[in-house]
Amino acid sequence: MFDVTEAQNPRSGTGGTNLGHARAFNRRVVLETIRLHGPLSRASIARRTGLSIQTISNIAEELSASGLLREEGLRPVGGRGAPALDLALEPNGGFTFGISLDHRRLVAVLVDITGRERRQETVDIEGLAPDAVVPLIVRTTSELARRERAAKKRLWGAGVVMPMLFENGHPVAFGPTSMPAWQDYPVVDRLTQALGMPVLLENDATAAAVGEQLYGVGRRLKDFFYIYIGVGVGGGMILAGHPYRGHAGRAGELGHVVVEPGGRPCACGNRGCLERYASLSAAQAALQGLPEDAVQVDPAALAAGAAALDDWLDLAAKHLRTAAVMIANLLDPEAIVIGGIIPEVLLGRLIARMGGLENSAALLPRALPLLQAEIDLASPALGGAALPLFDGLAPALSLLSKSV
Amino acid sequence: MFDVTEAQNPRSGTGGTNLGHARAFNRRVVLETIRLHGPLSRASIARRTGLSIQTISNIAEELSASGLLREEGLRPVGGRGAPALDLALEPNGGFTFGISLDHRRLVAVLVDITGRERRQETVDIEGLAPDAVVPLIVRTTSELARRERAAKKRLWGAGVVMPMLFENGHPVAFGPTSMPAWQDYPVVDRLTQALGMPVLLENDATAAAVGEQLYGVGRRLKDFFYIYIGVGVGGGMILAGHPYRGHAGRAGELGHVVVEPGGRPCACGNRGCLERYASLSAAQAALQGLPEDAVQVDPAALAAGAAALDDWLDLAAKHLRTAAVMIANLLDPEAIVIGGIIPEVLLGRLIARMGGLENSAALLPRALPLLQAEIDLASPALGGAALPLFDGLAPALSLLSKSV
DNA sequence: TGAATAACTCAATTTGATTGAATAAATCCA
DNA sequence: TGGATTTATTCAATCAAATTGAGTTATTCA
Repeated sequence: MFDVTEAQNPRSGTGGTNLGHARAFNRRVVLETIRLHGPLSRASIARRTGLSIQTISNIAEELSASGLLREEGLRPVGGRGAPALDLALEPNGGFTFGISLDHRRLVAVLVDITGRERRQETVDIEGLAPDAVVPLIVRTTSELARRERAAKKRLWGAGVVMPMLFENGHPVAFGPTSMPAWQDYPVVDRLTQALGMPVLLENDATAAAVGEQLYGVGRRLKDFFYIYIGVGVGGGMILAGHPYRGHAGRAGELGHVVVEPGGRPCACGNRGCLERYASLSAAQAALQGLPEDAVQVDPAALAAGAAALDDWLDLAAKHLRTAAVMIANLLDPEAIVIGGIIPEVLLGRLIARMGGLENSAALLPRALPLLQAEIDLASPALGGAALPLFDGLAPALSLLSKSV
Repeated sequence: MFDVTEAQNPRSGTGGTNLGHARAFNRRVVLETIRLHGPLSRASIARRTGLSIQTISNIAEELSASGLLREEGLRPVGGRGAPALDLALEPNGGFTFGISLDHRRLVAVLVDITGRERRQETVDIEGLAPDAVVPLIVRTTSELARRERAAKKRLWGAGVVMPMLFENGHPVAFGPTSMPAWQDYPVVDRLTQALGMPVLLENDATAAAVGEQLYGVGRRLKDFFYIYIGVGVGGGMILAGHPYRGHAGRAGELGHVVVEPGGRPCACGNRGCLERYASLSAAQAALQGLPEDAVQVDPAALAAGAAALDDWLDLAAKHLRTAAVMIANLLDPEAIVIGGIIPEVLLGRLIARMGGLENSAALLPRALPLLQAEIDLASPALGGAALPLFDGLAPALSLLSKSV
């Protein structure tokens, strides 16, 4: 007899699997293998995945029919034997939108399944209420799709990035926020409705980490932590190849880790939070007297404040180092990646000043690589576009489990 | 044509899946469902797993035939309909060994698949070289199995726990260790050979976390961090239902997180490491003049040192709190579990003094539960026994991927 | 007492991976 | 140059495992 507890128990979510699930999973495995290792022959994919050639052939036919793969023509194989018929991702096979929102503007990008940015659009939204921004997003994205001739059914979804934290699909803020109107606004619901496609909401740091995982340094890493330097400081992590968000979507919140007990007061109520030292807003504060946004957009102003900036870099690097050691001790990642909306020159100098992490933690017998992000996040929207792409391409275990 | 890079690329490890894998996975799903939710009818398992009744019936028959399940007799169902025939784990269906090693003794336990400790044995190994200990382990475990009439083929494996860190199956130490002879000794190789069954090597903290996950508070949690208070301080974590060990097996190394910059010097070279405040060795140090091991075994001595102990508790609680906040910010777990080889009375007092974690991190709008471990780790061996059990029972994604 | 409901099994069906045979295209070597 | 060998691929047949449908049994409800 049915009893309600069966459906509710969260840990009973161990659903079984069946043939259909296996097929869905294998499709992803094939796509992922091609995505990561370039054009490949059926035989090569079979060897790499452990599946039989025939299975690959069947899946490839299916994927070609649905426009995700194309044959690249014959490539002479190294040794004897017939030439290989390479399979490659068909760039026009699928698209995702990346949307970044901050208090002054909306950036929308259209990205194809190979990860290439195809088109970008920026709209000023300063002072607009969320309900007024939603139609702008709809208009902007459909214009992007129209100009790129991306058919509706080829649109996999949209990833929305905001410099906030979330709960159940709407932003929540702690302490002061630059986007008070968005607090508790049901972003996911409204946009899913308005766009008619899956919408994923994520903070800038995690989105950037997913972006790196798909197309940047992360391709070669299974576990890494991404330190995101923006207006504040955030963090995102990829563990075992998948983004880890924690129990309530707040994992990686580096900004309010205390790096200097009793240090600068923070809006959160504590003192000495990393955010008060290593963020762009901290850099801005160090450059007193210079115009707002000098750090981000004004090289001349930067040069003018060289000494102050130098001091900031030193202090920021020192505290980032403390945070990195903490991360190393707690998570033991393969590498720490640093990026964000900070200009590349500044980022490079910052990383250089952090130095190696060889001997920082007595526990680490090896050096923990400190890598500069490869994906340029001039707009965090690029990271957003990676979210639905990851969801649609990655062979996730959840695919194999029935949802019960 | 085959090229070597195919087999080597670590990220190409995205193997496909097939029918056999699916079956293996579903077997685990059934076992896990029964393990977590007690005796269940076939129909109920079907509902919980999303599989058809017939499939459950087939798998149940297979599992009964191999002695892992048994029918518990008819149980009248709540409403109408035929009574259910409950299925339960057969305790004698499988056994694992848990072995804990420290510098003075070896504890071996025999645990059955329901998680019940069936037999325990302690052997003095003070001063013995590893090569002399291995035969002792073999003799002790085979004696345990003999007395419990556990057939060889019912032995799933052994989980070995040592208060160290590991690399490729052998212990490595940083700084001084109480077990210098074990440094770099190929524990896994030698024991696998000697015991003739799978051997898993793990540090005390992760083993404890896995134990809690299988049979303690962890049953209700998907993500938690286990703070292990032993001679030092360690940490283990369960993320998304699975132990996370980091890139080199060092995730969770709380002991050398700095909680008091410039504080007490630590053997690791830094200052202010958590281990110097919140460990049993720190407690011991606080109880100067009392016999060694007073904290662990001597209630009378404990009472005698009440004031000193009180001071220790206050300081340890304060610094553990700092570490907990750090963990909360970085990992956002569902709960933090505290346990270890610390006596239960002390543990309770310590947790009480840590207080709630409601407002500690400005980021946390909810209280982060601070739970006392349920599994009493008088011997960490119990955690060790959980390791092969988890490996043999948990529906892991790796089961579904071909190893390529 | 019969209708409804639930648990379970047997038999047939379906899906998708694997295996085996066949074909084609290239290289190697006598 | 031409046959042997190797490799890539497809077609057809086989196999394994989940699902579906029919039938049986046991219980409750009216």
